Amino acid sequence: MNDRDVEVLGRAPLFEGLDDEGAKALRAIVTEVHLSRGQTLFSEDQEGDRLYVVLDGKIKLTRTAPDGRENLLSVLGPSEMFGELSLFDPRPRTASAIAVTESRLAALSHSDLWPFLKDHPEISVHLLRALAQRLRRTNENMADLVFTDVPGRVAKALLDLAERFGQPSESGLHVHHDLTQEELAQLVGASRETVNKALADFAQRGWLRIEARAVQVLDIDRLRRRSR
Amino acid sequence: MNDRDVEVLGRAPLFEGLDDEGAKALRAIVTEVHLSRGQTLFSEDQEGDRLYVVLDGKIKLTRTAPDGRENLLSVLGPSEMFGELSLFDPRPRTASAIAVTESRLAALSHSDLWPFLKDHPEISVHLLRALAQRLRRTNENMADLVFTDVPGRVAKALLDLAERFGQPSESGLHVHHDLTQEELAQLVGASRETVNKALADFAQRGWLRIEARAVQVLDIDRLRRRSR
DNA sequence: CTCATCCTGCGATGTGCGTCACACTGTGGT
DNA sequence: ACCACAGTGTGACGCACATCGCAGGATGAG
Repeated sequence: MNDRDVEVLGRAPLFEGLDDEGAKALRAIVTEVHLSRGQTLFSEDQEGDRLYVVLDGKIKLTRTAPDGRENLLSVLGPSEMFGELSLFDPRPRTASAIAVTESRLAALSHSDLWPFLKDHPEISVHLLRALAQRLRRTNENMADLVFTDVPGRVAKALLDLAERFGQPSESGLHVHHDLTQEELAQLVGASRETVNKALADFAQRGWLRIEARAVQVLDIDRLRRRSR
Repeated sequence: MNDRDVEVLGRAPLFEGLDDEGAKALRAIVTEVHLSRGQTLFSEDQEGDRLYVVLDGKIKLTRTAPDGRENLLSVLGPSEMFGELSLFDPRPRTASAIAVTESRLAALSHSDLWPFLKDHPEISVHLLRALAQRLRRTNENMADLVFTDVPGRVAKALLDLAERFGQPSESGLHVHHDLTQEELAQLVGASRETVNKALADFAQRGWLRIEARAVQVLDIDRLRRRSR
């Protein structure tokens, strides 16, 4: 684990507000996992009590309906945590985790983390805050599903991806989200075709340029207004 | 606070696994709040750092869209906790809490709870579990919004209400949910009219009987099958 | 009791978006 | 360099559900 990894890990809620000594000890018990594009880390209904922090790459969390249709809960990048639900609430996983790009993760098992929580009660506080934030976000998304039309949800998803993965460049914000339009559709709860038409419409209006698994955002203000 | 209240409070995640002494001390610092039907406990965007546990009655949590349309996050009964998001993550409330029926609540402020968490780290664990469960439930509901049609969501909502508020009686399960069809519609993310038609259809099939702010569930198995 | 208000029931109409169908394009594998 | 297949772009069509409109019941305030 290099210096950059240490820094990325330090921004995860698990390490926030931990003193150097504690952080060092915690780093000592994480194990590193490597995934190639498309590889599955864990699947729905499996047992599992490990928590992961993304070091590098992108991971998608998906759920599969009984009839096979999929829905994408979120796409996670560096410093983001996942898999903790089965750790705090010992039940099978309710989502699958699949690498969207080649990725490296830091993993922590229940048995390794638990004694740590006892020694460092301040971690629990940060974890509670992280979960509270997630619940807020999820409630927000629920409201969007009910009140916002598909183009609006697409705009919102793009803005979210832009905020987290966007890189400023000449001629706009370059958002290499690494998602197919199919995946984007699963993320906003719509069909691939409708998402494609929404994107084409945005592009035609000059708000963005469509690239392979990426977009160039040209007019972020219009996009933002469309999302509300 | 009477014996029944003590028992109701004991089933809340906050008190779970707490020894008698700790529970007694925690009960000593809660304050009781009384609400009449329709009364607002707190509103969206307000500051607030209090957590509540329902002792008696029902509370609905609602969000209002900019254009005035509402959506109902959940309906909470005895032993259920709410308002904790602003406590763990200090930001304005993202929902309003309104009494559906006359209700009594136990309230705990940030400043009173915090020292307690330090002395009783095991509480944090239970709180993490409670939030994890809530996230699971919320993700489930999101998937339903995407994949399940309105009648299906209505059936599911009724089953959930039945499980939590239903009372066995002659000729079926009596579910006095105390919600208007409008509120039920906001809960499942649909229009009042569509929910009305779904209910009428269920009633006509003999699966339930519609009453004022209540239903008699006659054939829970069919209802269950319709919900999937 | 009486009127106002809230709630329920239900048909008529419009529309956003899912589904289907098919052509085009880019990418990786051998 | 080729082919196969995954991903993208677009139109035609139908349906589930929102919206609108209105009428009949229930509830409760005075």
